[in-house]
Order: sequence, then structure tokens, then C-alpha cells
Amino acid sequence: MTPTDAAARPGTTVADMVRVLSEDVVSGRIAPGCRLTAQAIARRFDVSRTPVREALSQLCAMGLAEHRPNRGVIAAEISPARLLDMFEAMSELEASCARLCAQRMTLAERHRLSAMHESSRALTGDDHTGQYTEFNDDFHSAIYEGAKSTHLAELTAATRDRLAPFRHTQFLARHRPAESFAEHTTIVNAIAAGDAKAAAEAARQHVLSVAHVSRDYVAAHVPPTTD
Amino acid sequence: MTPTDAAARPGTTVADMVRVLSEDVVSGRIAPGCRLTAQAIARRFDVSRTPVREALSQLCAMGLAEHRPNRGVIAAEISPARLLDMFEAMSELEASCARLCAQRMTLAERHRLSAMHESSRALTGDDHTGQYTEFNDDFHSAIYEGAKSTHLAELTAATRDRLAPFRHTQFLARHRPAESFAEHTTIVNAIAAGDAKAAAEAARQHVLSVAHVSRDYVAAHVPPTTD
DNA sequence: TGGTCTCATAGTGTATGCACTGTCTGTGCC
DNA sequence: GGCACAGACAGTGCATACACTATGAGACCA
Repeated sequence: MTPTDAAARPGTTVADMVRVLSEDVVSGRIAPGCRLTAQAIARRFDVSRTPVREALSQLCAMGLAEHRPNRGVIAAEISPARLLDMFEAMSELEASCARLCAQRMTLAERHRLSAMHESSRALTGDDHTGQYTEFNDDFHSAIYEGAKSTHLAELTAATRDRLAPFRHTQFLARHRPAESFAEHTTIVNAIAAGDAKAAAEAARQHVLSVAHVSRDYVAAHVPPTTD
Repeated sequence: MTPTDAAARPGTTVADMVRVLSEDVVSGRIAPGCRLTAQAIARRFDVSRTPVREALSQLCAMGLAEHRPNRGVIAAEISPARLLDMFEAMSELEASCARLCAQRMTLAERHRLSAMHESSRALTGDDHTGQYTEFNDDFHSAIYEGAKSTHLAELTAATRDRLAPFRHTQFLARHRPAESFAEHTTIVNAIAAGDAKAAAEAARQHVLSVAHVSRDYVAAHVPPTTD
């Protein structure tokens, strides 16, 4: 055994903890509002509190957690108003990506997007929600990438991650995958046709409908004020 | 003197260091590519390396610095391609903000924006560039705010800050303030008229013209590869 | 003279200790 | 019975120490 344990366990760096913890928050395994105590996390990863604190501060910078001075860090809690606000930003970002896709995707890329979309038809039944959720992320990622604007793609993906715990609730609503598929069709067709304006509008409307479904879910399941 | 010096100097918290350092990077006082050694910064603020490391990691998360494992942190270096890429994202974000302004600003807000813009006419001479630069930031902030979409405003402001060292170079170009003023006029008029589409397009073009002026400046002043 | 190797040094990354703050529980008072 | 206060305790925030890594200068060799 080397003197420092960290060298013996190369898998446990600050970056690794950030990755694992952000996945926990994004997936909802760590619920919004839940305390992230440095000591507990240090025990979990078998490191000291110092690198944990670093990981937590990065989580805060990503917007996935919130730091309250002398009171620790909690998994990000998003008020209903803030949630809609973020979905709105998301709709603008996705609209921009879709618009740029319509202008910039190569023919091959358009075909690949269409094929990808078509392959998801089989997953629109309410008994494939897990698979459809996964596909959905891939589909949107393809659109961020197709815009060929790295920073825009980064901002969009970051916003998506912050909304992830809430977006995923949409597919708990009955028939939502089928609706989602139909909305995707509009987007894909507009991009395939190179119709930038229609692509942007379709993407915007798609995200807003996700927002409404999610809002209804949150309204039904989250107490009005969680403080 | 209290046991902990930090208590005696309440002005030197992690947040303060982040503020000061980010201003240094944004303003160009700390040049892109410049090393940010934790020890030197610790001496500068008279604290230990621990809080400095926290501040630096936040700077990295903001995109204002870059962390290389075991080799420290450097002030963000942006390649010309990346720069254009970020300006493009900026143009999309500003366009969204302007569009929402046209839809959402109250009559009073529209009047205030027009008045604000009109007041800058006196600063368009090439001998007021400092004042015009300052006004310009206020003007754009007003548009981010007027969109009434907190997250969008945050993303836009964050991107602006990352571009700040380069945006500011635009006003070094002769007659640029006057051109900027003319472009602002188009935006303000569209917002005043509630013409969302025109406002978005005007804002997009405005940012893209900033990008071109800045690109020309950077091309003339930054070596091709800084590595 | 040019290239390579070695060692010194500066600086990063992590662990640990200590002082301070916030919170919770139990006790005394109204 | 309800409320305020004091103490214990848990957890944060920072300083410091130590091990490891990257880098550059100087010595050695071809």
C-alpha cells in the first residue's frame, strides 16, 4: 500500500466525486433540499473533508447545490416560479439550437437525426418510459450538437441537467411519451426541411409543453413551501 | 486580535476573493493564460491556501479560469474559434432577451430604456469610450432584466462576463461607439414598438457586429497559438 | 557544443486539528 | 401547559503539515 490512499484508489478524485454527486442530484437519488454534509460524503468516498469541500463547491457553482454560510450545502431546491423560469430559458436555448440545426446540419446528420427519431417510435408505449427517457436525452443531445455552437450546447446541457430531476417526472404522466414523440416529429421535419423558423418554434413549444406537464406534476407532489 | 484572523478581517471571505479575482480576469488585469498560483493569492489576501483553492475552483466553474491537474490554475485562454463560438451563443441569448423584452416590458420600462439609450448619444464621441463602455454594460443589463426571465438573464450575464476582456476591445476601434449607438437605436425602437421578431434580429446582429470588430482586434493583437 | 540525466525547488493535493457557528434538547420559569 | 434559556453536540471554515508532481538548472557524457 502506498503512503497516500488516494494513489491506491485513483478512482476517487475530486472530479469523480463531482461526477457521482451530480448524477445523484440530477437523477433525484439525492432529493432537492437534502443536506450534503461534508463528513458523511468523506466517509462515503473514504477521503478527508478537504477534497469533499472542493467537490461540493463545484456542485454549487454548477447550480446543483446551494451553499448556506456556516450551515452547509443542500441539494438545489427550486421554487415553482424558478422552475418555470428555468424551463423558459431552456425553451429559448433549445429553440436556438434547433434553428441552427436547420441551418447547419449536413444532409447525413439530418438523415441520422430522422432515423434516430424514427427508432424511438417503438418506445412510446407507457411500458417503455425508462427507455424513452434515455432516448429523449440522446435526441436532445443530438440537437445541441448539431447546432455546432459549443458554448450554446454547453449552456443548454447545463440547464437541462439542473432541470433533470423535474423533467424526468413528465414521463410519469400517461401518454406523455407518445405526445413527446409527436412533438419531436415536428422538430425533426422542420430541421430536415431546413426551415429554421419552424424548427425553433417547434423546439420552443416542445420544451414549454414539457414545462407544463412537469409543473402539474410538481404542483401535485411538492408541498407549496419547502423553505 | 481575535484567534482567527478571518474574523478580524470580515472583508476577506471566499466570496470576496472570487469577486476580486473574477474582476481581475474580466477586466484583463490578469491576462489570459496567466498562472494563478494559490500561494501568491494566499499572500495577497493574507489567508491560507485552503480558501484560495475554493475561490479558484469557483473561478474555474465560472469559466474564467482553467484547472490543469497538478499544474495549477490559469486565467481562461480562449482560442479565436472558441471566441466566435461564444459570441454566437451570446447573440442567441441576447436575441432571446430582446424578444422577451418586446413582449413583456411595461410601458414605463420601455420609456425608461428609450430615455437611457437617448442619454448615451452624448457619449458616442471617440473621446468618451470609457464612459460609453460603462453605459453599454448598463444598457445590456437593462435588456436582460426586462426579459423577466431570471435564469436566461443569468446565463446571458455569465457569458458576457466571460467575453468581457474581448468585448471591451471593440471600443478601441474608431467610430465604434457611434455604430453601437445606431444598433442600439434599432433594438430600442423594436422593443418600444413591441415587435418581438425585429427586436430579436436587431439584438442578434448587434452582438455579431461586436463579434466581428472584436475578432479583427484579437486577430491583430493575439498571436495565432499561445500554447 | 549539443543532448540527456539528475537533483533541487516550487507548487499542488490531501489530511488533520482547532476555533467558531448553528441547532437541538432538556430544564426552569411564567 | 407553553415558552425562554443554557448547555451539549454536530458540522463548518480555515490554518497548517506533509507527501507527491512538475519544472528548470546544472552536471555529465557523447
